[in-house]
Amino acid sequence: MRIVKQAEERRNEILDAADELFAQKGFDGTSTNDILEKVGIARGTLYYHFKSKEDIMDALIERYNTCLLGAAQEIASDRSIPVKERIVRVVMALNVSDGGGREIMEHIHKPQNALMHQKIQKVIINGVTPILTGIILEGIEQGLFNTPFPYECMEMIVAYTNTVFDDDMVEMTNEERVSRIQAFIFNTERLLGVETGSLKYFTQMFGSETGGRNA
Amino acid sequence: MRIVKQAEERRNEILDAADELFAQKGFDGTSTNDILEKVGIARGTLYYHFKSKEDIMDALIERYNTCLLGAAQEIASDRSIPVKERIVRVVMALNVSDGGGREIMEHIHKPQNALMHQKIQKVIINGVTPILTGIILEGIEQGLFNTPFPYECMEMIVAYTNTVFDDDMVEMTNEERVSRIQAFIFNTERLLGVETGSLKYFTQMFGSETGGRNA
DNA sequence: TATTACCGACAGGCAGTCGGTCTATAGAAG
DNA sequence: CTTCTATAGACCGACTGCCTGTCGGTAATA
Repeated sequence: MRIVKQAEERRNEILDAADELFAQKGFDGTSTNDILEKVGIARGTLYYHFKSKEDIMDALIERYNTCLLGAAQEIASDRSIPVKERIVRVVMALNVSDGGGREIMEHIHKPQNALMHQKIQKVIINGVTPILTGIILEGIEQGLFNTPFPYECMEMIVAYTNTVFDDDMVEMTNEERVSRIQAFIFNTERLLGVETGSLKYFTQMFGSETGGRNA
Repeated sequence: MRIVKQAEERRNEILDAADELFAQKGFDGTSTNDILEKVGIARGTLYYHFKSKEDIMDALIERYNTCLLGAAQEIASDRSIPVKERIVRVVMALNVSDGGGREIMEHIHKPQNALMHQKIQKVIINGVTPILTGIILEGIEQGLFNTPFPYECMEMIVAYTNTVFDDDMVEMTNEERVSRIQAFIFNTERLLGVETGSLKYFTQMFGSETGGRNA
């Protein structure tokens, strides 16, 4: 049977299917045949809309990225929220994985997803750092923080958080995790040039229950 | 023609070939046929010595890892070298890519090597951090440094350095790189609880010419 | 003679290509 | 306002070539 649709609609159908399959079986573990079957189209159709399997991945990341960073940016721009509170909210927004981004983030750490993971990592580091730096700059103006290198400082924090709390790079027991969070807050206080204990507030960014991700 | 060798010798021949090929064309870009051809053996022989292509990669990382961390550990244990000097030497040793590890590290950042890269990253973070922490602890005893969380502190430094200076995660002009190094040293000073400027000495860790890697 | 190292044909699966087909639609003709 | 027609955009599926891993059998070594 032959069903003709608007290109955009088909594209999204394919992305939705790929999203789900990559989440279940990883990028390497998903064949284009799997996607074909799930969407109910022929090989040629897939390659009419995307130039390669990797192209699908890139489009998926793009979609995810736009949605997530957009939400974060919106919160970051809301000057009515106090600086510290706003930082927490931005980070929390980044941890939420529903919306347009779907469920990839839940499964991104499987070895089969190494390339996708790397690409998302890059997007996060280069996308989140400037957003957070913007808020930090306000905090500096207000005399809350004190650092001559706000961008690099935030880059360090984002890169570290992503690597250690997000990935399976470091295997931790629950206790180790707790102590690492404590240490992280302490180190962040030093980096931002504030008194010890004044950022304890940030602890809530690390969701207590899930033991999940962060950005 | 049929040439029989000791298993160990063959294994190493295969690893040597794979090392070179992965470096040239990446893991995904190298087929087992490429390796077969280069070593001059048949398919069956390869799979007699290794259970899969990924198994070859793991063995390669293992070999690299052992060699590199061994050298670093040796330097780190030499208490005759002053603490600060020793840190620099350990880091420099990690940057050298010859020896048993060969030339993989030169090419690890290609997208085709995402999985290998991720595995090496993990090894570095979990291998280098304790070595450096050992030296830092000495430094704390000597009153040189001051931090209640030496391990987590070093973990942050290692993770950041690896991500930003090592990878292609962050694209930088030369000037940006220089300013990032300055900022990094400043931030490290704060993390280690020392006076601003007292670690300027560390600048040399970032080889001036190559613009290369770090750990 | 037994074990260890080796061989190469083969199976199964994969990504991407290509010539060809269908269909929606715009615009001309009636 | 309807009917016809040309065209571009969407779609199809057989096919190619490559790739990894297997397996039954073979040669060398001790």
